[in-house]
Order: sequence, then structure tokens, then C-alpha cells
Amino acid sequence: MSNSTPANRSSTERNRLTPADWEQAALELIAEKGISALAVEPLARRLGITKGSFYWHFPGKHELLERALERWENQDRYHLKLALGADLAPAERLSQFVWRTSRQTLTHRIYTALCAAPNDSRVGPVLKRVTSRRIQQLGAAFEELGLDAHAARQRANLVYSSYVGYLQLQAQGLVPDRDEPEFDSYVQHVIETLVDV
Amino acid sequence: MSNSTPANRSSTERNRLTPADWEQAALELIAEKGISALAVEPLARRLGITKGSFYWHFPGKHELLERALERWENQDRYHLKLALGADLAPAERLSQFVWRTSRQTLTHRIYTALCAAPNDSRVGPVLKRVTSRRIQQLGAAFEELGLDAHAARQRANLVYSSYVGYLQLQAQGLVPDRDEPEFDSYVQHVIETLVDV
DNA sequence: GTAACCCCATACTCTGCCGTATGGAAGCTG
DNA sequence: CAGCTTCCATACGGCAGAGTATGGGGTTAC
Repeated sequence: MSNSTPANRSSTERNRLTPADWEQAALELIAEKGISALAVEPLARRLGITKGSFYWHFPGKHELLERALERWENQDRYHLKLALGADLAPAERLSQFVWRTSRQTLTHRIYTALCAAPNDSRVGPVLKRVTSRRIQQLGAAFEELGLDAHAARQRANLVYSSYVGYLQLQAQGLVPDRDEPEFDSYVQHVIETLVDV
Repeated sequence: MSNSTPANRSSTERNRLTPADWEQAALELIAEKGISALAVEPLARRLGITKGSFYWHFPGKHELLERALERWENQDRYHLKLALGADLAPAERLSQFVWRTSRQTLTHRIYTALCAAPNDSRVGPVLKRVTSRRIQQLGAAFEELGLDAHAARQRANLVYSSYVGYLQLQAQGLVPDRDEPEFDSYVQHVIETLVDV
């Protein structure tokens, strides 16, 4: 009774691992090499431990992926609230969305990795929920900006498509990263073309 | 001397397979399940044959992927010439590009599969060449339309990003397919927003 | 027809990962 | 400090795919 939820301690303060450590490590591995590279033994080597630990915390590989995706979906919902839920003017919210989508790189790389396997029975539903949630938020902002429902949805699809596509080009190294000066110029171009209606 | 290059015969006229048959089957498998699913034995089962055949035609799995990618790059170059190389007015060429990009579905599904592994040492260079070739063609069209070099390149990036992103949303089933009536409406919206300058 | 060659089937070995079983070390509890 | 729980190491069996070796059936050439 005297304890204060001794859960979620990361591996930095312990050398014993928690399920959350495994889930986060799985997400990072997915971000780097894709879902198909998610394997127990390589993940254990990455953590400097053996799989004996893993099979104590999880029933199997399947459950790890499910819980990791669940974890990521929550993280994304949190980020979305920051980017589009702020009580700003709609135009300002959209600009913020475009700008913010170039920050949390880990979440984005996970997203692109998940986009690569939309037919997987586990990532499919999660991916669909996350994407439609984002697009819906975008559409709502465009509606507040004065567009009718149909035009707002089409514009939201277009903005979101260009965002996803930019992630792809970024992964190919064909487009300026957010460090380079050209990046700001491009984002400004996107906002002028797609957001300012 | 009297022969007339008895090469490229497909498996339809023979039950003996050519390297081209293996390459094309590899591309189709990649389109369906991604690069990580490219394996020799499953591919052989798919073709109703054993891997004894494969290792006669190819040194190994590595070379199959290389030659399949080479094959795909040539196909894509051909399609690009049809879509953007036609001697039409620039505006008409761009519209044609947007429309055509919803046709050859196999090539597009291969492209999305390759986008999923941009860090692979074999697909990376090919992907980069194909993508930059496409964007360059788009930028040239925008320049002919009157934009200066910088604006044309930015607009080309934006158009191409929205194209790639649309492929992703299509794979997730979150956006109308080209059969449904809403599709034409959306493409029209894209052209009005991004092409008509 | 038969010899040579092309193409494929079969039968191996080897490696990497999954999942299980079991023992042991570190931590909490009394 | 005994005893118990928690967490991990080690060692196993099993499976799937990579690549190799070798033989056989079909085709072509002479």
C-alpha cells in the first residue's frame, strides 16, 4: 500500500527490463528496418540481453507487435492533440500542423514503416485509425476556414497526401531535411499553396 | 548467324522458364508482399517449379533482385515517356501525368513496395534515380508553364509528394479508388489546386 | 539414332529465428 | 538469513529458407 506505482521505470535506472522497454525498442527497430525485421533474438541482442527475458514478459512475437502498436497509437494521439487540438485560429492550426510534422522524427519514421505493410492484419487497423483521425482533424480545420464539407475533405486528403509523400522523399534523401535552409522555404510554399484559401 | 535472337520467350509458350520470367515473377511478388518477402523457394512454388531451376539461371537471390529492379526501372522509364514525354502543351502534359498515375497499378504497387525500403543498398539507388527522373520531368513542365526554376522545382516536389501520398492512402483503403466516381472529382481538385497556375 | 547440351528435380548441409524447458542469480519479505 | 518471487541465461528441438551437388528427362544437332 505504501508504494507509488513502481511501474514504468526505464532500463536506465535498472538493468531489469520492463515490457515498456521491449515495446519501445521494438518501435525503434521498426522505424529503422521495417516491420518484417521485427524479430525477438535480434531485438534481444540490441538490448544486450537474451530472449529468456522476452518470453517471460510476452507470450510471443505476435503480442509484442500488438502492444508496441498500441503504444505508438497512444503516442501519436498525444502528438496530434498538440499539433491540431490547440485552441488557435484554424489557419494557424494548419500551419502548425505542417510545421510540426517535421519534428518528432521517430514517430514519423514509424509511420512510414507501418505504411509499408498496410495489408498486415495487425498494423492495418491501427494505421487506418491513425490516418483517418489525422485527416478528420485536418478536414475540420478546413471547414472552420469556410470550405464546405466536400471541399474540406478533398483538401484535407490532398494536404495529408503531400505530407505522407514528403516523408517518402525524405527517406530517399531527395528533398531538403528540416535542418537545411531550403526546408523552410518549401514548407512556406506548401502553406501558401494548400492552406491559404 | 541464322538465328534471330530466340531470347525473351515467356513461360506461356514454353514450360521452360527464362530469366525474364523469374524477374517478372519477382516483381509481382514484391508488389504483393514487399521486398522482404522475396525468397527463392516461395517464388519457385509460385511458378510451379523447384529452386533447381532458379540456381541454374541466377547465381543467387541477390542477383535476382538486382536484375528485377533493373527490369522495373526500364519499364518505368518507358511509362514516364508515355506520360510526360508526349508532345502536348505543358498544362496538358501535367494533367495527363496526374491521370495516368492512376493506371498501371502494378508498376505503382512495386514503387510503393520499394519506397518501403529506401535504405536497402540495392533498391536505394534505383529508387532515387526513378524518383528524381520523374520529379525532374514534372519540374520541366512547370517551367514551360512559366514558373521560374526554383518555384517549378518546389511545385514539382509538392505534386509528386501528393502523388506518392495518395498511393499510400490508397493502399490503406482510405481514399476512393479509380473505379469509384469520387475519384475523378478528387483528381480534378488536385489539378485545379496544383497544376493550374 | 545418339551424343551433347540445356533445363529442372531431388537430396542434402547450413544458418537464423521461434518457442520451450529448466536452472540460477538478484531482489523483496518475514 | 531462510524462503519466495522476479527476472534472466542456457540449452534444447523445430521450422523455413539459402545455397550446393548430382542425376535425369527433354530438346537439339549431326
